[in-house]
Amino acid sequence: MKIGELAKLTDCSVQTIRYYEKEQLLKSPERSEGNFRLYNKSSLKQLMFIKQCRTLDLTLSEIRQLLELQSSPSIQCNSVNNMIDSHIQQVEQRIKELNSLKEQLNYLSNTCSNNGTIEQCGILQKLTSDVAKNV
Amino acid sequence: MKIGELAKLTDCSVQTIRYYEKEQLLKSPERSEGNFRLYNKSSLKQLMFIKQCRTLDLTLSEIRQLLELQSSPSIQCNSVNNMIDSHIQQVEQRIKELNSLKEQLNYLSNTCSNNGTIEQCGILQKLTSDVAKNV
DNA sequence: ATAAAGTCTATAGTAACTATAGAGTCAACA
DNA sequence: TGTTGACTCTATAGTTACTATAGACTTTAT
Repeated sequence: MKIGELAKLTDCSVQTIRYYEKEQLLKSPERSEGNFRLYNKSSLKQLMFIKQCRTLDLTLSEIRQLLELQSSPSIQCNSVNNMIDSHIQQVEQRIKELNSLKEQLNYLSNTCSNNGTIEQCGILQKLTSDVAKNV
Repeated sequence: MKIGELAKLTDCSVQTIRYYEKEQLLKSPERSEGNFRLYNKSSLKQLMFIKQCRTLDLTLSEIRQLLELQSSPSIQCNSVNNMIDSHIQQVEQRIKELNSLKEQLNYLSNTCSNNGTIEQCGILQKLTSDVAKNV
């Protein structure tokens, strides 16, 4: 199949597929006489694996590592587990940050009556006074 | 004060300060005879305001808007409130996504006994079978 | 035969910085 | 006075994971 069909099947853009090839996540496929990329079912599986990993927010570099590990089936798998575990920690950390962010933003939002002028706006006042506090 | 001192006081890097100037978040300060930037207390306040907004994950473009609004004290402040509220929604959305991500990652992590080979690794098997399922 | 749709490569843009090179400035010390 | 070292200057490139564009070529359909 040509790149457009692969793109449709995987819900990836054509450019993204070419980008993954350039980044060595997908190996360069054969070409047609007219120099078009020709993919097979194995490319499709590989690309879907990559997409699956991306939905878990794994970086391209991590995915590259996973792909390399997959091709050495008899070595220890600790590194796979470590990668996932450290990812979980990062996600948890980010959730904490965002929760605290949300609280602050809600607090800010409540200080604005929403029908006054900029001068009276509690949000800007709060942002400014926080600055003063820190100085 | 020179840029290095401002950087220390605000815990910003020197490059970041110059970057904010280029992006019109800080106005270009006066220069010394030797062409060094010279800042005053007002620059310091402005930069701390920016930092405060950045800790709330406001984008530079949003901060630029806030700064512009601040210089028109008598107009309505709805836009400030709307910006913050839409930000809150984005944050909430992202928290939801990350929580679902965390669940999936935990599930994956539990499928790995951590003392086998790549071939036996539950994580990779799971990632691969999810792919198959989607095909 | 021609038009439309798809594909090709190469390049630039995105956000918010960070890092580097190469040159100039300034204060202190010998 | 000369020189060292710390600081600053501009301009440019790199980061991540794409997205968008230009200009040329190939294929398909009418």
